Amino acid sequence: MSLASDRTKPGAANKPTLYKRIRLDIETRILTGEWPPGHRIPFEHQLMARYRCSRMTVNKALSELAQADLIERRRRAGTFVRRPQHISAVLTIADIRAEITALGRSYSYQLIDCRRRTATSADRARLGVTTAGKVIAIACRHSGDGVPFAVEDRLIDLATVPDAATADFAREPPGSWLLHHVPWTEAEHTISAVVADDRLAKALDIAVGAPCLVIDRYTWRSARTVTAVRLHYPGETHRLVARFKGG
Amino acid sequence: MSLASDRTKPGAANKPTLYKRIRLDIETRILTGEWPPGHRIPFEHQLMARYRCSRMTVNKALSELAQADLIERRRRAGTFVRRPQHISAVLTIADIRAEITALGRSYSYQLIDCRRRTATSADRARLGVTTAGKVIAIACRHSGDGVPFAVEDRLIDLATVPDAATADFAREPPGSWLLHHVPWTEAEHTISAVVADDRLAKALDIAVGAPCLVIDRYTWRSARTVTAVRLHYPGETHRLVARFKGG
DNA sequence: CACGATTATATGTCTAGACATATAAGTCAA
DNA sequence: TTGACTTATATGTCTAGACATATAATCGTG
Repeated sequence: MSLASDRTKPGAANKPTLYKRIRLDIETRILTGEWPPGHRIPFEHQLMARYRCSRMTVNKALSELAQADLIERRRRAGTFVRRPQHISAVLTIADIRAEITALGRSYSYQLIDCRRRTATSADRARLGVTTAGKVIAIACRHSGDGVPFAVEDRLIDLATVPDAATADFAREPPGSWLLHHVPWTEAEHTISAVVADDRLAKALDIAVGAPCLVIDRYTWRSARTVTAVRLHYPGETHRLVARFKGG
Repeated sequence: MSLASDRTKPGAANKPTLYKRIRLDIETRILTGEWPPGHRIPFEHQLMARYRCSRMTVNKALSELAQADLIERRRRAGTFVRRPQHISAVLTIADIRAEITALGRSYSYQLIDCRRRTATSADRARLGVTTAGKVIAIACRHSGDGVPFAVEDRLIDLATVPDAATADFAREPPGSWLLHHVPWTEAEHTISAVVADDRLAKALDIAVGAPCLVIDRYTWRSARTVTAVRLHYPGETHRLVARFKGG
């Protein structure tokens, strides 16, 4: 409390700007529990008085907190601390090469299979398209220090990404190529677990029956499917880490 | 292009406000690829002219896009479209009861074991604390329509959450109790895969050797550990879905 | 040419107002 | 009591300015 305004002296070493200090003050009170969920935050005109600033400055602080879902603003009623609505986390699924090099290992990549074909009914179901256009089907493997890290099965819709026809996926992994050539607007990840069958066990160099983490990713570009990819990771060694998101 | 200003007629059916339209216009151009990564966005004064509005209005639109990491703003240089930095997704890990009822199943809950004890060295390692305070160790199971959905192993640090000592975890699941009683500031989720051993197979009513998805969640409240929980899901039926996050 | 000083400029923050709009709360009649 | 109407009020958006600040670009000098 009461670290209010010293900003009237403009020459001071005012590192953080005023609206950021207001935002941090409120955020701190919420996160420490001093202002619990449902609590009504002081009105804008009260904060104006407390911090001796204009309404726009207070409003900027509150707008950012609202955008971050920490507070909820209702006309005429006021501004309220939101209750922890759902536990969500930002799961960063990095480019696999980046993931491996971040672990300090040397990255290598093997193309197992790459073929261009007219979409089979299975392909169409996987990509969520109805017409039988051309697709590229790729199987490849990513390794760190020579140890298999993940195997990838990918389908690329050539109707959405015609340039992919000319890409050299023996040289560049398809995920990396797509990341640099195709902007995407939406993605969905599904995470599940399986046990390794013969083929998977051989590709990952693990025992048959060992657990594997599976990530299915579908990527769209404004309602058009770009690619569908399934990644298999050895489940006992690999971990997906998702951090943060207070609420 | 050129859907600029009709906002000068204030009585019109101007559903979206001007700054939101500016934001959407720019966002659209970025996501469609019309303005690729690295492209310099028109200066604020150019946008002012295009939309016939004041600089603050343009600035509000650009600030929000910058907050969402879609653009990068550099003094004197201008504003630029960010390149797709990393593939991230918001993984929503709902309260398990909510998750089950959302699937249209009836939720039930069984407390398997609940004991209060002085932290063992294993407990201390798991909670990341050095002193041997009191903890509560809980094992329980969540079911949907009577079918096991997940088993939970949890440790609560009573030094951080003294109130937990008086909670009735036979009646209310600990996750739900904590969600409603303890604000948290940080969490870390780790996802991996295992195969079911005897105990797990029995608890989840699946075969020994079947794949299971494991979620470890650690929750802190400003640098103090609140709880550590491990959830096991049957891996072939359960799916974690993470959506969105364009970039 | 290299390097330090100067200048121009785009963004960052802020003000003191204004009108718009949704809505909680109060008022009044059936 | 209930429903319809009115009013007060907090937020939502916007303006036309202002000064601050970081820095790209230019200029000048050794």
